[in-house]
Amino acid sequence: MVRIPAAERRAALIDAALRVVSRNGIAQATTRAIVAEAGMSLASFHYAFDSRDELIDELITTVVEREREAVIPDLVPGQDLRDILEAGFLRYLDHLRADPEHEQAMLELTQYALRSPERHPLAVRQYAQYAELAEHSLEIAAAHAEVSWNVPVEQVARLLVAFSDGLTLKWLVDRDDAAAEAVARAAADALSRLAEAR
Amino acid sequence: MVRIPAAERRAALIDAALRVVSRNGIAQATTRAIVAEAGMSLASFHYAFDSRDELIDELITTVVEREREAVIPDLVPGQDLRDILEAGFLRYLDHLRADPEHEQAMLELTQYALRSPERHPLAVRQYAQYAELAEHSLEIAAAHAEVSWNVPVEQVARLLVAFSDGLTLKWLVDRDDAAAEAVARAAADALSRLAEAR
DNA sequence: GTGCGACTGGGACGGTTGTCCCACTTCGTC
DNA sequence: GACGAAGTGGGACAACCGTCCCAGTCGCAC
Repeated sequence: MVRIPAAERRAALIDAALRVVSRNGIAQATTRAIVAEAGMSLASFHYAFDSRDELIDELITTVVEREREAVIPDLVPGQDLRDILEAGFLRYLDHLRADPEHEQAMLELTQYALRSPERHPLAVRQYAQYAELAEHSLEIAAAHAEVSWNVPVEQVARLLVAFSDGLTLKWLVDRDDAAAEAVARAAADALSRLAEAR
Repeated sequence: MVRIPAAERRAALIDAALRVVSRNGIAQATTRAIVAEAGMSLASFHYAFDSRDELIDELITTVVEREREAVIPDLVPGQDLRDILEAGFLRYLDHLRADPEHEQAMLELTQYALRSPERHPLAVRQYAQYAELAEHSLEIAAAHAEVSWNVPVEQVARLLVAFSDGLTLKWLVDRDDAAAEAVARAAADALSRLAEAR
């Protein structure tokens, strides 16, 4: 019998829950499945968390927090805006391909949050964070390419997020790498035309 | 006791199931909830369908089929491409606002299909249909505006679908009409720049 | 080393789920 | 009007769910 403080157990359970959701979907993320994944007994679950709902809430919060360390563009001198955006999209695609189940889990968690009024704010926060991240990246990109957006950058950011979501969904469905890359290039092309030399 | 042939019951149950999924999510679409929504007894369910899975499969197929009658652009003389695309996006937004739960249900059904290998093809078909529809609309739009795409139209179509999905997800989360409209306009702007006068 | 609070294991609870069974009623056909 | 097939109702089943309880065990402060 290994004794683990409750705080550590919470973290371990959240990690286990994310693995279960990624692998089998949120519907299969039962207390028993999570506990088995974490190698604990059922009692430990309700010692660390009041309820499954509390675990799921923390899971969403945690996972959104982690998303911060995301796809900040890495910049190569001489690239124009289209190149930078394209590189960004392609790197995101790599990230998606490397761990598709994680992105699928994120989508499922969002949908799940949307279904209950108390959890809805978690989804809102998630998207606010995405937008903020995108905005920051777009500003860096424009500065580096020495251009300026002729549409408010928040709107370009929302466009970027919307497009990334759509791309994710589409790739998860058809797993067509070539198509996804082509579309990413087209998106970079289209977005880059919303800026002009300053 | 009203006697209804099995075929009609199947249709009625599918309709009821769609209402339940829209209102409460797929997780709540239990045999009992569906049967209650349809005003039948539990036995009628398993008289019409072998299993709940069979019902869900038929539900996805049905709902994808209906999507055909979708957002074909209505054209006003003198509009340029950007105007047509913008009008299309805004009309889709109206459609989304009018019945958000339906689009949310569609997303949930897609995710659900993605989770089992046997159902995966249903999701693929769904997206193939979206792409086909978008391609058709884009060709009409370009012809009407007397321009031609300088990116293959299938790619513009995939881009359009991705934008629409992302837009849907984002609006479902924050329900921010103004933001969605602004993004729709920006998207129309960006997409229209992928074509030029022929 | 003693005591107390933190942690554990296993079993049990009531509720819900998908599915099934069987006696029954209605309908169309002859 | 008899009859078989089609359709119905209600209750039952085992499996699973989230949660709870409780007797027990460990670690740590004193």
